[in-house]
Amino acid sequence: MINIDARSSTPIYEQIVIGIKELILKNILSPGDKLPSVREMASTLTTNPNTVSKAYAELERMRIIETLRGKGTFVSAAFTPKIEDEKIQSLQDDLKKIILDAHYMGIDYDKLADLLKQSYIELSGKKFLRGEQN
Amino acid sequence: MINIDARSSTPIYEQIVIGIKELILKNILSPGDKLPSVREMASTLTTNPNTVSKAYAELERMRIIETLRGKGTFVSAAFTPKIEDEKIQSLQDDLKKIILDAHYMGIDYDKLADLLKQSYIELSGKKFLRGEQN
Amino acid sequence: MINIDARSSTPIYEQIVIGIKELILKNILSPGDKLPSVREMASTLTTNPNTVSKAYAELERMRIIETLRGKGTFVSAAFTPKIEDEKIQSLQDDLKKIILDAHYMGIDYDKLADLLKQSYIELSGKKFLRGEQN
Amino acid sequence: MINIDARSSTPIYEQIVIGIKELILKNILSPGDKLPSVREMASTLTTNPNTVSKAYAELERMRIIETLRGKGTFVSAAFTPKIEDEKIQSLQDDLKKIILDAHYMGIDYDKLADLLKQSYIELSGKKFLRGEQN
DNA sequence: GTGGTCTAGACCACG
DNA sequence: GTGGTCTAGACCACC
Repeated sequence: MINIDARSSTPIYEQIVIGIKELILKNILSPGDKLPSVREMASTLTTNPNTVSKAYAELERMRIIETLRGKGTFVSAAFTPKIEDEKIQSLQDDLKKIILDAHYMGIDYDKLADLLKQSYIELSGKKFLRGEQN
Repeated sequence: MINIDARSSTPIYEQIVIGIKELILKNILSPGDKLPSVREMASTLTTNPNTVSKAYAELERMRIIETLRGKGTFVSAAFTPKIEDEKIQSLQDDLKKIILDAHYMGIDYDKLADLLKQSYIELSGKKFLRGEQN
Repeated sequence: MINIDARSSTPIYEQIVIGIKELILKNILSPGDKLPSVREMASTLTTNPNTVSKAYAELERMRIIETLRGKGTFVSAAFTPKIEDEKIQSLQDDLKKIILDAHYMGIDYDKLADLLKQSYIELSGKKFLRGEQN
Repeated sequence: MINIDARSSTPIYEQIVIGIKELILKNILSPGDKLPSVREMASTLTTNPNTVSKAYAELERMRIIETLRGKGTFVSAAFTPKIEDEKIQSLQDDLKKIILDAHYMGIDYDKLADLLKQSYIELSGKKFLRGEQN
């Protein structure tokens, strides 16, 4: 279910974090669902249990998943995010970087905005585009 | 001119790369303009010359700047980017990550698209918005 | 009567121990009173009997409750605690940790002392505040 | 400087976290001061570098320390804590547990309040007792 | 069975 | 020299 690229520069544990966030956003994992055990996921990803553990720990810190002692790890009930200005700042920095990268690949605003929409659709279907006629 | 945050998790040399790309996109640096020497920039940024060197090397690898033996480093003439599928893939991965982060910050598609447009305007004025009525 | 939070990081058996201590301090359970059987309590708390068993064992080790063969488990007669230096040391360590946590939450001494008093009142009414005019 | 009890049930990495918080509160470590490197501290504590790393990572998450790439780890400038209700709740739970423990050691409110004050003085001198005559 | 902690030892990017 | 990541393998508390 989760794709790991061992050659990527983004750490494996972070790829797992991203992968799980993605599965949740795609509704493949729903609140209350049990995640594979650390060992299980480690063996399916052919990675080290510690690495999976680190990913789970980070997701738990973000309140995205929660562990029930001795029972396993589960997707949390939908939570209400609190918007922190400082995080938004880092989001804008990321956006800026993407714009710069795109520019030097010959991708202009219209095309990038399109890529953004495409990614959204790919991630969560068209359901998010409430304000538009598609 | 370039803002370095020593506490940031993005490497300093990359912050320099981003900073220079940004200056070029903003037309503060134009093709043919001379960049400060490695030592000069290192001292104005109070950073290690090796770090600046690495940034320049990366920019040169991208053909964004070029060094003329004994004369210095200059912004390259406007170049025709070739779109490489593999790079586009990484761009989409970055977009995906941003979408996920935004989602868990309570930021939906409309708002994120808005932030993207804002970042564009901040970087290069409205000149890029050719196709729209603003 | 006892509140169990499966998501908490404190073990369930310990939450039970705390809960029973609390009931006793609040005089809801008095010396001589019979506790529910292990199975009974396990089913009301929807937890594992082994877990309740462990809690009872710990409470018995502390002489707070006692089991009478074939009759059940009972709250012990008021006991005369012996102050053990080593336990006081661990109490002070706990206090130290609380002070540090509080400090990094922006809570100063006065406020923390106040919270302590509040917790006391909540646990046992004002009866303990003999030396003060409240 | 930091005392590690390998036999304690609180994890080593957490003892390190507590120890460093304590050193800061005692003004033995001040904002801007450099912490020993991970390897250094690991060797002085005769523990594993990973364990120290975990402690540092947690302290960084709390904004108490920060790492400068390639330079080391430093105590952050004094930060403004934001009070979160949920954290206060957990603080009160901790207080409740302490009260119960103390009660079964024969320690009443007055004595516990006294221990609290003592711990404060030990940690930060009397400077915090602004509102009292000592 | 579950996750959490720890060790020993290795490699890498960064400055 | 700095911290960050990863592996392999072990032990433990909890349910």
